[in-house]
Amino acid sequence: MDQEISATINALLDEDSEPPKTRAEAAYRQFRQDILWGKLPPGAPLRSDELRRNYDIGISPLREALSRLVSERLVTSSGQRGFRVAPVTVSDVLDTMETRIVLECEALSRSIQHGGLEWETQVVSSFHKLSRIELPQEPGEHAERWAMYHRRFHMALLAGCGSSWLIILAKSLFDHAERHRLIALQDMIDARKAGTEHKQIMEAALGGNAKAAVSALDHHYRTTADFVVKWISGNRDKSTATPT
Amino acid sequence: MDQEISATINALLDEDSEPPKTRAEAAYRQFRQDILWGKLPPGAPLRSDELRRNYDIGISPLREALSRLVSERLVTSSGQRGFRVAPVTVSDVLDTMETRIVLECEALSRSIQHGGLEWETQVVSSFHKLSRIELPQEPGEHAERWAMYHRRFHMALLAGCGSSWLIILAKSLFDHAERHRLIALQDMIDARKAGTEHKQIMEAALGGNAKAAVSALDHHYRTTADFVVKWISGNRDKSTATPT
DNA sequence: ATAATTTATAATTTCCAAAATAATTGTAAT
DNA sequence: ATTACAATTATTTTGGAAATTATAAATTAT
Repeated sequence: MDQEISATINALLDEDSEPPKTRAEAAYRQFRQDILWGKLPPGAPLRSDELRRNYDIGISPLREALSRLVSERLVTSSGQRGFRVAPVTVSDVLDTMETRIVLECEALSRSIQHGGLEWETQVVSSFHKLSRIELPQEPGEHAERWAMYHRRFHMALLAGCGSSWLIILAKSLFDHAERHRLIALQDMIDARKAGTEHKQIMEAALGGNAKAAVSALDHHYRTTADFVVKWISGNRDKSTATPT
Repeated sequence: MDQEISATINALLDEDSEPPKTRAEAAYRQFRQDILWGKLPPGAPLRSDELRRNYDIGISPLREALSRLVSERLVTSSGQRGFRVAPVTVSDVLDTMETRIVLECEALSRSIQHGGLEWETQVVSSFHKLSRIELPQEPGEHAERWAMYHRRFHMALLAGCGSSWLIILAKSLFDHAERHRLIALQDMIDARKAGTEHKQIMEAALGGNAKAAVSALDHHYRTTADFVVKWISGNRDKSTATPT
């Protein structure tokens, strides 16, 4: 059981750490990263030739990478009119948050119920790493490392749930929410607030108090989404609304 | 609001009814269908040239279609060793069921809460259609139509929930479960076919047709072995950890 | 002047052949 | 007999050219 959880966590988090085996895989990761971090902004057209030059890659792996991202809802493809970065609307942000809470609360409850020692250890260690890295004040390498530890902590909370579907879907929604957050925020969330929230989640989780843990996780995501929504609402003209 | 739900249902269910705009899109739907209906069995290798001939299509749209299916967990792609139809394990089946229940129960609750008249109407009409079509006894066109009405009914139940994430994820999991059901059905048919095989062997043997009898016996054992191999590979999820 | 139609241009999509990698076979050595 | 290694074969992966389709510009008609 412990082995399983450890393997699950690694399969989830270290999948990107080992080098890509194909160019399509590399392109997929790069595009994904660039979309998540707003380098490719919502609604931006993804023209073959342009990308082919910028990313130094052929057309075939390029289109394969984009095709994968279509299924993940990070890219849209309409008819024969090419690919675009998926737009972000307020209802997207809210829907992502709500669905994320449904999935993660279920997963967290199950982790608490039958996570075991290895799960607890992973939660503690990933929390420790996260708490020891200071919150980034500006985008850059440090911000990316913080984001990695942040994701590891949240994924560790879920890794003991025993459901690969829950984990994979939660991971996908986490990434979407990360995109929303990074689009909205130039600076990161308030350090003290996020720090204490993480600690509260962990303590409730390890204390076996499922109700409190779920409540803390819920609150954590809601406040983040509120922040993003406010930002989008304030910059509605800039963000790309989908013209039907 | 009513318009919204109607639009949501149509976007979900009629997306496949309108003709595909590109070859990649057509291939995607075809592969999806063939995987769901067990024509491409779990674990089957998906070799470029072979598929290219069978489906009369070029390599590029072929690979794009498979790439999309990778993100949907219906196809696996390892390193430079090509694509395979995703295997099905017992824990997959259980996990799909459990996760489906989480998502669909949430969506159904929300639909009930604020679905409104249009939602109710869709539920009633889709149920009526389903109840008026008799249950299929064997694969074929009729079975496909029944499956369509079946899916429409279940999707109608969720369509009033107001969350595109919930709907899309539920749809995806519904398809996975459909695959599991049809694979089991296929096994049942194989089992029934075995009954006729015995008869064929006996008749060929008693008729003095050695060549036919030997051929029938050979075929019988081979298909039986295939069946067992499939079953074993489908049940070795918990027992064996994949050697790295 | 506006709408409709044609032409020209730009982009996407597809086919195909070359390159890169894995799997297989054959051979020699321990 | 088994392993190690080389050569061959098969398959995947990739890049770019050709074909298809959409978009923009130009032309004509009303």
